[in-house]
Amino acid sequence: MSKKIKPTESELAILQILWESEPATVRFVNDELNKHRDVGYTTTLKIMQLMLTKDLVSRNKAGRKHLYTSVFKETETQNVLLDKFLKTTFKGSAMKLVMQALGNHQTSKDELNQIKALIQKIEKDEQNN
Amino acid sequence: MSKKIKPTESELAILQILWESEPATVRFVNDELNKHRDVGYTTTLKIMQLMLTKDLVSRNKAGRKHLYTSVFKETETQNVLLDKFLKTTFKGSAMKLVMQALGNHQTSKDELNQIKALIQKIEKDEQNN
DNA sequence: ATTTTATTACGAAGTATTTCGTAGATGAAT
DNA sequence: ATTCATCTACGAAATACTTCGTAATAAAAT
Repeated sequence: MSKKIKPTESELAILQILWESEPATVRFVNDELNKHRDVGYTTTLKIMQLMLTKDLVSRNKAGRKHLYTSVFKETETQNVLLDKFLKTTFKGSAMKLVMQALGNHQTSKDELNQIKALIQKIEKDEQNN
Repeated sequence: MSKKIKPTESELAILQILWESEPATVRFVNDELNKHRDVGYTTTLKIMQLMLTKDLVSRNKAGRKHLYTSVFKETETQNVLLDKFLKTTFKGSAMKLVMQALGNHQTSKDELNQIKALIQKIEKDEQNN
């Protein structure tokens, strides 16, 4: 099952880059990482090689280079991690998390409308059960 | 600043127990942990001692025992961790996280109403800016 | 063809986390 | 007072994660 998705912080940072522009080379990923923090090329290489053994990514040879691709897609991974985060940090209460997320982070009028629409949809679905 | 809050998984599990019933002894915390998974007493002791050096908890002697108390309270810690989680997993988009949390986890009618109330409050506050 | 450059593979060290055993101390029970 | 049970302190091992250096390899440039 996909329950084994459990990337470390560094691995998640790499996955974020892959989701944006996969397939990608180690060079590209490392350059992206270095826009935010200093990281040696072989460090990134090593982590990506470990991610391969953990089946977090796959790769294909392209000349002397390797092109890496994420195995689990962004939304699926987010859902698994959200689930775990909810359990460990918010005792499983999605509402408490939502309340704090909405309360502490600025959300635009448009986004609030999207959320309201989703709530209405959930309420409508409730009725039909 | 409190930005240094960064408990590991085991530490967070211990904090959850403390927030429920602090101050608490190592014995109590370990018993609680063992309701969910096997953990040796000295393991829990050691982790709590390390948490002391990291200033995640404080303690007071009570006879031969120690009574532990969390340094950072639950909501404060949740906020810091939520912030980090938002950045690393949802690229900082509170809305995406809220949408997925609402969509994938069952939320009661009452809870949905609370969220709607919060949204209305946010919208009202927006007007006055 | 030779040199230069870029890439992968691999080993190893440093740090953090989790685990537990043992020793010593302190209080409780007899 | 002696024994017994419980608690703390501490060391050490096992695992995981991050980091980087070096060597081997393969492509590109000259």
